[in-house]
Amino acid sequence: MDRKPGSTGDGRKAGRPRNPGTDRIILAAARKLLAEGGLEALRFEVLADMAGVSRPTIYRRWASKPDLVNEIAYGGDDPFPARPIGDLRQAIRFVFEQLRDHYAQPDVSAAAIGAIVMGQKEGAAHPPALAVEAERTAREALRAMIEDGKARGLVRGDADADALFDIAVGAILYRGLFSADSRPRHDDVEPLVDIVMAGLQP
Amino acid sequence: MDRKPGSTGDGRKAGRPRNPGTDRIILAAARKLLAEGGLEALRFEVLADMAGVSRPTIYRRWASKPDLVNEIAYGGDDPFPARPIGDLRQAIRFVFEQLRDHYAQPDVSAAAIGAIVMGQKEGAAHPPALAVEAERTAREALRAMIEDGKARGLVRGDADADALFDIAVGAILYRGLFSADSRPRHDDVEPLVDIVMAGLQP
Amino acid sequence: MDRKPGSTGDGRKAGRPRNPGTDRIILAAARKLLAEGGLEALRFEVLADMAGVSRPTIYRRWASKPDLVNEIAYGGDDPFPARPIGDLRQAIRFVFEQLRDHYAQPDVSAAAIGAIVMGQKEGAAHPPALAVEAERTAREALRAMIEDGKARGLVRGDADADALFDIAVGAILYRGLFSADSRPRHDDVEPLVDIVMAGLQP
Amino acid sequence: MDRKPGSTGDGRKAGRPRNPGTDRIILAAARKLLAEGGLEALRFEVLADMAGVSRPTIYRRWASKPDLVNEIAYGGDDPFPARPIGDLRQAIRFVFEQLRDHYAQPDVSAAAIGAIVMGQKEGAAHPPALAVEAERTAREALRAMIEDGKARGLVRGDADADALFDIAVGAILYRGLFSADSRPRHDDVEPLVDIVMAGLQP
DNA sequence: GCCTAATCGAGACGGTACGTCGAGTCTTGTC
DNA sequence: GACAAGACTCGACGTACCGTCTCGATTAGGC
Repeated sequence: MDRKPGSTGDGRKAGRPRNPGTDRIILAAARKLLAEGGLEALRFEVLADMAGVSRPTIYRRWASKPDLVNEIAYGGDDPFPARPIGDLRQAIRFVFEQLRDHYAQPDVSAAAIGAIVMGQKEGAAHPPALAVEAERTAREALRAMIEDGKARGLVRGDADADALFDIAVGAILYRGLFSADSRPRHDDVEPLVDIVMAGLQP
Repeated sequence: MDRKPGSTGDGRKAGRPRNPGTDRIILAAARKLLAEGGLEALRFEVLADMAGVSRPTIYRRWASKPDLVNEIAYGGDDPFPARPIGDLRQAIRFVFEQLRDHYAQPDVSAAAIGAIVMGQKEGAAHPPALAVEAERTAREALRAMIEDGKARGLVRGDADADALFDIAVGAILYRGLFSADSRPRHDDVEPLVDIVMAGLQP
Repeated sequence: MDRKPGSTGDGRKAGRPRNPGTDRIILAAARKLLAEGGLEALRFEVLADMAGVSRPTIYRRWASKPDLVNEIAYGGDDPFPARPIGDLRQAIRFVFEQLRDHYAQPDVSAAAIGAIVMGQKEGAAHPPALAVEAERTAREALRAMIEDGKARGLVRGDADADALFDIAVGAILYRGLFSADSRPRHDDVEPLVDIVMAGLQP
Repeated sequence: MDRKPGSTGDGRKAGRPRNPGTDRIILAAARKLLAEGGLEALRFEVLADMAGVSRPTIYRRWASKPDLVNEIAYGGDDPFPARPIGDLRQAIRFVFEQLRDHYAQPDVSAAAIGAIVMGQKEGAAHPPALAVEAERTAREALRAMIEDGKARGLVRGDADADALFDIAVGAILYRGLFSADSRPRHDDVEPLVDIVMAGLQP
């Protein structure tokens, strides 16, 4: 449901191999379009022109627009590499900072929201499997922290790690998208950490 | 930039008046489409058929799809009527419940996210003026509560009411959209209230 | 199939009578539009504005666009009043001059050609009954002259009056329409008379 | 201002070539519609269905309805290939027969009259450049004959070849359109030749 | 050093939706 | 009843974008 198989990365043999640099050029152009005009500005014709490439060359790499958008939103290297740190507050802040660093990129937030919209059509996987997969590491890290905190008596017993995670993602994503230019970006996660930490007190 | 002027709501003018029922029928059909298939399922041709109406009749009322979607997301009666209640916790819960009640409607959340996506295109008002307007009451109610709480020493001095509000809306909206059928809906605002209340402690 | 019955000209009794001047104002506006932009420029909305009248007021008088166009092309007083004159050549010239005087009006020629085009649609009377009716007088006058000429030995026996008539109308109409501005209008029927007279020689 | 540039007829260019058969299928369907119902029956949606083609495919070949109609009226191979023949009368008959053969086709006459009507709208070329171009050969052939006849003393000095040509076209076209089914078609040009020949006598 | 097979640019193509326009009808309130 | 105003249906228009396809021309391997 994502990147099409091809010469790049496969053990292919016959035929002309794909130009590996083309992938990056297309992605860069797509990110620019998404960042500047959102999902509706991402036209494949425009994208092809920007990348100096033909439309079929794009479709050779991604089967459809949702696939490309999904890759921008959640593809590439693991966006949320786990890294447990001693202090609970620090650990939570670190998870939130990862979420913020990811979704604060305008292309990524536009792609993420676009993936949601395009994923609403009947029959599509919902929520997008890639999103679930991508967030899994961060979600589980947070869950582990909370459970550990509960075990050590540092966190109240009825704290809901999943709700907490969704609250953080929703808040970060929404602020990034909604308050585009009229209000300051939510660059500082500290208030969010404050609120959440307080909410975890036993 | 929203509803086109017309008989409905105007002082009696010349000409055949618009059929006021038509507005409601179209809106009901549009809500159904949005709730079931999201923004991409909202086709004007299908909408016209469902409403037993011709396409031009829809365009006579809303200039474009964004206008219609905006009205569904934020139009109609004030979705967040202010009603201050004694206890701070109760008051905050009440605001959050209003937000939840609004965005928990699948048509409304689909329209709200659609408004964001369609509002990203160059030249469109972003964020949609209607959204800002509609949320103003609730936002100011929350702000007043926080200020009052600060004055009475019940709330820490650096609490950011706007950040709080966006966190709440983002969390509610995101959960409603993202966890459509795979996880339970975020029907209970109590955890959110818990977290926030704790975060307000001086 | 033409003018709708109404107060004007009927023995009507009840209700407010139609404003008789309105008919002329509408017709004048329609002629102007036809003359300047042809059939496609004759929009009822524009027509109504020009005439200072509402669209239903037009439809109260003519059931449809073809009806209005037909009236302009062939309506009103008999456009080809018979008036036999002694000399055969003079008589023929007179008929042709009548045809020319009628079809040389740009509004009339546009209406006539428009009537043909709109009359081609399946199920419509073809050729338009009004055209046949209007031309009948002139056609029969020409026929009578030719027959008379034959009887007197002035015209060859196999002369076809109907073909002659169609040739004249077609030539006059086509020249008027086709050579709008690139070539001189066919204002002088003398060459046509010359040709035809010679063709009638026994 | 006519046929859009495309693979057909060009020097081999890049890209998928147009299916050359598609052009013919569309034209055949358009001719059928024109012949049966005139200009108003030529709907692009119906045309697309008949040709088993999508609407954009038609617009890829002709920019608008007038362009398509013009091509049917005057496009394709030269409809009036000059071929001078000895006898003046034979030569003139030959030109008229060419005109008759062309305009006697119901699709062509419908298209020709349609081109006139659609060409009247403000800003359009009038008369259609294609018509002028297509008829040029025949017009000049007739003109050459007349001049030659004058030089040889066979034709009166003040004969107007252009008027003659327009008379012939107008007569042929008008009879074909006007007398669609109520009177016999003007299949025999002999009477027209008779008249014209006599009119040319010195 | 050919041969094969996939890539690439270009652009046609079907499909589907968009937003607009004109014709003709209908429904108000006013005269 | 006529009339102005304008809502309404129907059907067509021309455009836009998506994803597929078909060309000719490259461009690597594998033999």
